[in-house]
Amino acid sequence: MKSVRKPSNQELRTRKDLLTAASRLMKQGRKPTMDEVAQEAMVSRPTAYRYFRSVDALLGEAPVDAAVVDPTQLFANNASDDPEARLLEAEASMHKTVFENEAHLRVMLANSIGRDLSDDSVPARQNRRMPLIEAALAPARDRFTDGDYEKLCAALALIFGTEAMIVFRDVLRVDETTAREVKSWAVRALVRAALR
Amino acid sequence: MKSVRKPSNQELRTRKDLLTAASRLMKQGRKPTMDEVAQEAMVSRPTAYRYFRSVDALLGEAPVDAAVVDPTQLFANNASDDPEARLLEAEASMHKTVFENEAHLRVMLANSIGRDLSDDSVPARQNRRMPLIEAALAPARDRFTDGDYEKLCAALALIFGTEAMIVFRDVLRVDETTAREVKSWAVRALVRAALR
DNA sequence: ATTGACATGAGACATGTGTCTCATTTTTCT
DNA sequence: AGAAAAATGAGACACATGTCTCATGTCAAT
Repeated sequence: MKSVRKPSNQELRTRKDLLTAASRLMKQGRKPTMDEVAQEAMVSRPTAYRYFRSVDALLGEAPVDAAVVDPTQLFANNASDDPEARLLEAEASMHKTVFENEAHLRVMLANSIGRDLSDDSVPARQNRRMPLIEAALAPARDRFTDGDYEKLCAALALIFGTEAMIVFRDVLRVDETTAREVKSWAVRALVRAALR
Repeated sequence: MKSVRKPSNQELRTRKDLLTAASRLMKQGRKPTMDEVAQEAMVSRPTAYRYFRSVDALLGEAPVDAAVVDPTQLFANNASDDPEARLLEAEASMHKTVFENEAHLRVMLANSIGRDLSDDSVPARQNRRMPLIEAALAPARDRFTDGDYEKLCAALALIFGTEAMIVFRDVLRVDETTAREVKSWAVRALVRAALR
């Protein structure tokens, strides 16, 4: 049993400074050096390595500024219970933040994909899209069978995230408006299929 | 106008040796060093850099062994004109090669995503999935409006490729069988929606 | 066979990563 | 305030990337 020491205020501050410094530098769309992040955070390089075991780990935890909207907040003033309408709204919000933070998200995604499978130096990827999808579907949850609900959620996850943006940009090479249209169309098609 | 010299046989051989050496090493799921690739190809490191401007460029061009099936070959003995049946077959084939070459494809995808937008050191990503999708839809092409056809193709591209595998594995953390079921379900839903 | 063109190899260099040691500061506790 | 504990900084290290220079090999044509 490993005893977990409570981090001191100083440690928490240093850690936070490193993360925000990394965020600031990543907004330029370039993968910053550990030295650059350390300098930006006014900290020495060894100290940076004391808090994060690699640049990738640090960059992987650096927060995206325009974080995904809080689901409860997004649907607070939207009285509709229609899953289609709610999903389209969620998708619009997600689409906006993904395309606005393309450079930052590219760096993070590249780091999380490229790791060796047995490499725990980069923290497990967190899933911001499922809470959003589930919140959008919540009012109509009982209109789906369990099986359909699971499949719908998973299929929507393919469409909502950064990976879809990569496909549109790098593989399909279409503009953002087209991407938006395709995603809306697909969301509608999927939710209708799940509703029978 | 830059004059283009025809590469000598020796040059073609060296280039090919480097690529196949990279492929061999990448099958281990590890991103090999330029030194390792050079040694495996029995070539010095500077020579490797004479043919590829970076490890990423070399790795990005290294062929995936089980390349995507040739569309014409896949549908040769399948007399069905039903777009749904053909798409499901294409998806099955794509799914197999993607999941069998997961490690290799992860390296390639990470390299192509992470590059700076103005960086041409990594060759532009090639699109192997659209020919497959279009071949699957070809017999029924006139059953779709132009708009629906475009949207269907783009939406299917989100489901067919390596990126979807990443979502299933890293974000959803589901097994391959589940991934397969979700993809089949989504393909059916989308093609039916496009058919009205 | 000899020459000239060209592919290659040996090795050095500048930079980034990640780790280490040791000295110095800063915090914390008494 | 003074001592113990802990965080930090300075600087070195081994290794990978990517770029040089220069010497050597190899091929083709006369």
